[in-house]
Amino acid sequence: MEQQRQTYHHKDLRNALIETGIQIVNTEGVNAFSLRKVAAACGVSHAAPYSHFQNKEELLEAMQLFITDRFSKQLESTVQKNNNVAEIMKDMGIAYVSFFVENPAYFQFLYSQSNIKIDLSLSIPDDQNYKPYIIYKNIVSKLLGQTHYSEEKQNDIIITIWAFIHGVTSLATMNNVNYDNDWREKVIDFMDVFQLSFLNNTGEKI
Amino acid sequence: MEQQRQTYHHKDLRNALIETGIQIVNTEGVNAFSLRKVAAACGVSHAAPYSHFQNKEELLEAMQLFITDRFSKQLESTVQKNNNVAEIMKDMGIAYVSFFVENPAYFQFLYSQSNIKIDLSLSIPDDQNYKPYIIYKNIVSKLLGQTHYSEEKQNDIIITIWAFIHGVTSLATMNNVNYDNDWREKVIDFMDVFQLSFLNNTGEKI
DNA sequence: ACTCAAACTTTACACTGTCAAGATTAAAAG
DNA sequence: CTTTTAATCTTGACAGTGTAAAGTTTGAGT
Repeated sequence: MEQQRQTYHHKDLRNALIETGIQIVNTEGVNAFSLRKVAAACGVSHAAPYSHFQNKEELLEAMQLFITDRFSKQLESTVQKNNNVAEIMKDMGIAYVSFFVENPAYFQFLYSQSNIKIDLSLSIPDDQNYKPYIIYKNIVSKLLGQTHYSEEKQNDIIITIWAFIHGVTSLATMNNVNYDNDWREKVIDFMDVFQLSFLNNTGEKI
Repeated sequence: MEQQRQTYHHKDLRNALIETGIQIVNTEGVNAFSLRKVAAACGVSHAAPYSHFQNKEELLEAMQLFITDRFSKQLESTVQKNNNVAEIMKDMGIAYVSFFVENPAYFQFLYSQSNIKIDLSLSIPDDQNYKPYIIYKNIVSKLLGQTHYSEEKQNDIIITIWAFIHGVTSLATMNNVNYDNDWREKVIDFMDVFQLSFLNNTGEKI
C-alpha cells in the first residue's frame, strides 16, 4: 500500500493526497481516514500534507470537491445520451442514486460532515451554487417551463422531487436498512407520478 | 462543567455517561464527543467508562438508543392528541421534522454513523424493528387500511412517504442548506397530496 | 553559480481509544 | 459482625491522531 519515491519532491503530492484520500474513504470508510495514513500511503512524511493544506479539514474539502466534480460529470453525461427531456430527468434520477450506491461511503462523506453549500432559494447565481443540484434543477426546469406554474411554484416542485431523491439515496446507502427492491425503481415511479400530475398544467399561473 | 463526587462509586455512571454524552453531541457536535471528555464531565477517570461499556462504540449505541426512545415517545404523543387518523399522520410528520430541527446533531448521529437497523420489508416482527418507523408505519397503515390496495402496494406507499420525510429532515438539519420556507410545511403539503390521490381507492386490489 | 522560496522531514506536544494492573468499596457469605 | 468477593473506579502505559516549530533538501530564477 505504501509508496516509495526516489526524488525528494513528490511533484504531485496535492493531487495524490486527494485521490489516495478518496480511495481510503471509499474502501475503509470515512472514519478510517487520517492525515498520517494518507501521507504514508503517498510515501511521504506525516507532516508533508501541511505544505498543501492548512489542516485536515482543508484536505477533506478538496476531496469533497473532487467527488462532487465526478458526480456532476456523471449527471451531465445523462443529458447527452438522450434528447427527450422527460427521459433525461428519469435517467438523471437513476444516475443520482447509482453514483452513491456504487460508492456508499461518498454519501455520508459529502452530505453529513461537509462544508458544501446548497442554496435552494432563487437568490443565488447558479455558478456559486452546488453544481449537481443545478444540473438536476435545470432539467426539471426545462420540463416545468412548458407549464404555466409560477416561478415559485416551479421551484417548490423542484425542491420536493430533490428532497425525495435525496431521502431515497440516503436510505439506499445506509448499511443497516433492509429493502427488498431496487431504490432506483422507486425514484422512477415517483417521477412518473410527478410527470403525470404536474406536467399538464396549461392554465393560469398559480 | 466537570463534576466532582465524594463517594468512590458514582452509583449511576452508566446513565450519566449516556446523558452527558448526548449533551456533548447536542451542543458541540458529533465530532467533539470523546470518551475521555465525557468521563471528565462525569467527574470520573478516563478509563471508568470501560466498567460499563466494552468500547466507545457501545456507549454511542446506548446514546443512540436513548435518543431513539425519546424520539419514539415524541411521535407517539401525537397519536394521543388527536383522534382523526389523517390529522395524526400530519402531526406526526411535523413531530418528525421538529424533533431533529430542534436537535440538529441528532440526525447525523442517529442515521449516518449508526448501528440502528431499519427493516422496510414485511418480513420482520415489529418489536424487533426500528420503533419510530413502526409508529409512523402503523398510522399510515390505518389510513391505507380503508382503501383496497394490496399489502405490498400499501407498504410501497408507506416507504415512499417515509423516504420523503427522511430526505426533508436530512436537508433541514444540514448546516449549509439554505431554504427560505419552513420544511414542516413541505411535509404537510406532501401529505395533503398523498391523502388526496391515494385515499379514495375503493375498487379492486392492485 | 548563487539565492531563495517552496516542498518535505524531524521533533515535539496534547489529545485520543484501549488495555493491564492496582485500589476502593458495596454487598454477599460466613 | 467479620470476611470474602466481585463490581466499580483509578493509575499508568502505549499506539495512533492533528498540528505547530524548526530544520533539510532541492528545483527554479537571477
